[in-house]
Amino acid sequence: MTPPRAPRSDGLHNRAALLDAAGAAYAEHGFDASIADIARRAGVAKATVFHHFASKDALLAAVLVQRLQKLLDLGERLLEAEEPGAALMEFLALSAQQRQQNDLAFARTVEAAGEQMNEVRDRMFTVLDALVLRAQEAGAVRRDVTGMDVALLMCAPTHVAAFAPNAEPDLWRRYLAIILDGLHPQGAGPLPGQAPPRH
Amino acid sequence: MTPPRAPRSDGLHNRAALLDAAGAAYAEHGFDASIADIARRAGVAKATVFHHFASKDALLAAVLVQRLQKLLDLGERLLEAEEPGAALMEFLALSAQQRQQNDLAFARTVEAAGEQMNEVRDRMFTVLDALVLRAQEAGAVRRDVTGMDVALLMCAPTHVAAFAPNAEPDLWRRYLAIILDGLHPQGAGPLPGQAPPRH
Amino acid sequence: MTPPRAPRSDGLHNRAALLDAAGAAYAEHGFDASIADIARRAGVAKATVFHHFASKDALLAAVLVQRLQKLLDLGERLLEAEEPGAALMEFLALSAQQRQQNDLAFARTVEAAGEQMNEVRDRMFTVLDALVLRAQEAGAVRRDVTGMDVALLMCAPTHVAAFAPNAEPDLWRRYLAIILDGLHPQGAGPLPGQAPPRH
Amino acid sequence: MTPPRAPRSDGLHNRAALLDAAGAAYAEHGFDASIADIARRAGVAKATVFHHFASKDALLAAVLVQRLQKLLDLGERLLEAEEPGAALMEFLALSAQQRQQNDLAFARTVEAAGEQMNEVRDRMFTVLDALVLRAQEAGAVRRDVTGMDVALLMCAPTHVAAFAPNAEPDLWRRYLAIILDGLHPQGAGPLPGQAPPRH
DNA sequence: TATGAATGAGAATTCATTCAT
DNA sequence: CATGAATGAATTCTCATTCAT
Repeated sequence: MTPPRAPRSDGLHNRAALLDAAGAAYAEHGFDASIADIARRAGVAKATVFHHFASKDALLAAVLVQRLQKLLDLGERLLEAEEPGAALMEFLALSAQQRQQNDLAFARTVEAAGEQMNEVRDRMFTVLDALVLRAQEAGAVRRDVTGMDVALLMCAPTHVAAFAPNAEPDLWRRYLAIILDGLHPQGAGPLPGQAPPRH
Repeated sequence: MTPPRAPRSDGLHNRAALLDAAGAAYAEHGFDASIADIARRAGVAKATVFHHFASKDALLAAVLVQRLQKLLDLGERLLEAEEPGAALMEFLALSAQQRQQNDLAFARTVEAAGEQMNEVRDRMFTVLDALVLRAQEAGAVRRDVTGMDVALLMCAPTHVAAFAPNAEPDLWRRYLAIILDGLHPQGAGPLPGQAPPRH
Repeated sequence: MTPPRAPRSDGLHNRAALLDAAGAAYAEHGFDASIADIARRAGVAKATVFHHFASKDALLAAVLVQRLQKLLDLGERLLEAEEPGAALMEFLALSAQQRQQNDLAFARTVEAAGEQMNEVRDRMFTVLDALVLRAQEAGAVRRDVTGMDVALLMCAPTHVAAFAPNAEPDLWRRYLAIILDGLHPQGAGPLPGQAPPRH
Repeated sequence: MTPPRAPRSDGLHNRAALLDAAGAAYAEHGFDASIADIARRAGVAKATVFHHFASKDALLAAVLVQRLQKLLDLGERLLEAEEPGAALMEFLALSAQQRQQNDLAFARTVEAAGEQMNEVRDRMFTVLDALVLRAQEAGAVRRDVTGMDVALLMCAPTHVAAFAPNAEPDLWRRYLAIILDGLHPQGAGPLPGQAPPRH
C-alpha cells in the first residue's frame, strides 16, 4: 500500500513512520488518539512507541514541533517576499490550508513542554512579529496588532469551520477573509486591552 | 458500620448541583471530564449522576441546552433593541463574556442529539438570522454574511484567547473587536465560497 | 390494555401485578431479569417491589411457588384419573406445555428457600411418587424409577428444545416422547445407581 | 513503591491458565462468572484477560470451542468403531462424563459466534449425523431421530441431574440410561413434529 | 532495536437495596 | 402503602506504561 520508503536505517525509519501515523491518527480522532492506534498505523508494536518517545505527550510534542517547523520555514521564506501585505495574507492562508489543528498545538505545548518545542515556538513568534511589522509599514495591516495576536487568530478559521455540519471543505476561507478584513487598517477603532505576552 | 447518610436533599437540588458541577468540570478539563470528577464536585455518589441523567452524553447535552437557553433568551430580548447594529455586537459580547466554551457545543450537539437540543439550537439559529438581518438593514453589517456565519464566528474570540499563556481574562475582547471590524460593511471584498447550511 | 382487574384492595393488587410482571420478565430475560424491569412492567416504583418481597430472591421464590402450586393442583386432580399410565403422561405433557422453565426452579429453590417453597415442593414430590406408583402398578411405567426421577426428567424436554435455533415451538414434544418411551417397562435394562433422595 | 512483578511467564502458559480458570469458574457460577473471578483464579490481573481475549464473550467462545474440539475428536475416533450402536452410546456417555455444561454451549454459540465456533459446531453435527446413521443401519437406534436430535438430548442427563440436591456424582448415568432406552427402536411410536434444523 | 506480555489506575454504567417523605 | 432519591459494590473494558527477552 504505502509506497516503498527510502530505506533509511531501521531506527530512523520507524521514528518517521510513527510521526506520520500519529499525525494521521490525530487528524481522525483528535489529540487523544490512542497509542495502540498510532502503533497499529505505523506497523510497530506499542512498546516501540515508547522506545522512540518518552511518553504520549512527548510524541504529541514531536509531531507539533515538526509541523511548526514547516510553518516556520514558510514564514522565513515569506519574510523576503516583495509585497509585505500579501506575504502575511499568504502565510495565514497556507497555514490554515494545512488544516492541521495547529491551534491546540499551543495549548498542549505548555504542558508537554520540551526544549525544542519552546525554541521553535519562540522563533515562530519572532517571524510572525517581523511579518506583521513589515505589513504594517506597508500600510496593509492596522498598527495595533502584534505577531502574537496574529498567532492566536490564525487558529480561528479552521477551528470555527470545523463545527459546521455539512460544509464544503474550503469553508475556512470565508472566515479567514473576514478576519483579514478585520486586520485591515481602514476604519478600525482602537483595540481594547493589551496584546498578550509571549510567555 | 453504616456511614451517616447525607441529610437528604430534594431531587431538584442535586440535579442543579450536578449541572453546575459538570459546567465547572468541563471548564477545567474540557468535555471529557470524568463522571467521577463531576460527582465529587457535586458531593454525590457516581450512581446518582445516572439517576438524573441517562448517560454521560445526556448530562453534557443537558448542560449545553441550559447554556444555549440562556443565550437564546438574551438574543430574543435583543431582537427588540433600538439600534440593530449595537444589538448584534452586544449579543456577541455577552455570549463571549459567559466564556462557556459554547463552541464545542455545536459540534457535540450533533452527536449527543436529543429532542430539546435540536430545538434550542434551531431557535438559536433563527434568532441569529434575525439579528443579523436587522443589522444588515441598518447598514451595520456586511450583506454577505448569514446568521450561521455569525454563529460559528462567535466561538472564536474566547477559543482563541484561551491559548494565550498568561493573558488577562479580557483578552477575548481584542479578538471580538477585530472580528467585528471584519463584519463591518465598508471596504470588504466579496467572501469566497458559500455560507454553511444549518444542518 | 389490561382488562380492568377486579379492584381488590390496593396492596393485593400490586402484589399480584408484580408476580405477573416477574413471570413475564423471567420468560423474556431469564431469571436474572432486573428489578427495575419488573417494576416497570408492573407499573410501580422499584421500592414497591421490596415493600412486597423482602429481596429479589424472595420474589423469585414467590413466583416459583405460585407456579408449582398450579402444577400441584393439576397433579392432585390427575391422581383420581381412571388410567394411571395416561395420567402420568398427561401430567408431564401439561407441565411441559406451560413451558415455564420450571427446571431452574428446583435449583434456585435451594438457595432462596422459604417455608412455603419447601412445603409446596415436598407435596409435589409426594404427588409425583403417587402418580408414578399408580402407573407402575398399571404396568405402564418401569418399576425402577421414582417420583423424584420423574421430577428431574420432566424439566428436560423444554430445556433441551430451547437450544434448537429455529425450531417450531412444539419441538419439546419430540423429546418428551422419547423420554416417555424410555420410561416404558418393556425392554429396559436395570438403571445404574440409585434414585436421588428428596433432600 | 513498585510491587515485585510476577516472575514472567510465557504467553501461552497464561492463556492456557485462563482457559482453565474460566472453565472452573463457569462450572461453579455458571456462564456469567465475572472476569475478576476468572482472573483471580488464573493468578493474573484483570487486564491480562483482555490481552488474550478480546471480550468476555470471546473468552467464553474460546472455552467452548476448546471443549467441543475435544468432543469432536472423540466422535471422529468413534466413527471407526466396530459396533455402531455401542459407539453412539459411548459417545454420549463420555460426553456426559465430562460434565462440562456443554448444553449452554449451543445456545450461547449463536450469540458469541466467531468463525471457529461455527466451524467446530458444524463439524460436530456432521459427526453426530454419521454416528446416528451408522447406529440406525445397525438396528441399534430408532429410525426417526437425527444427529441434531441427539445433539440436543445429550445435554439433558447432566443438566437434569444437576438439580438433584444431594445426589451422587454419577446420577446422570440413570438419566442417560433412560434416554438411551428411549432411543432404542423396539416399541416406539412415531415421534411428533419434525427434527429441528441445524441453523 | 524491537516486541509480546503484563498490569494498575481509571472509565462508564448497572443493580439490588435502603431511607425519608 | 407507595415512592423518588441516593448509594456502595460490582462489572466490563481501555489505556499508558514497564519489563524481560
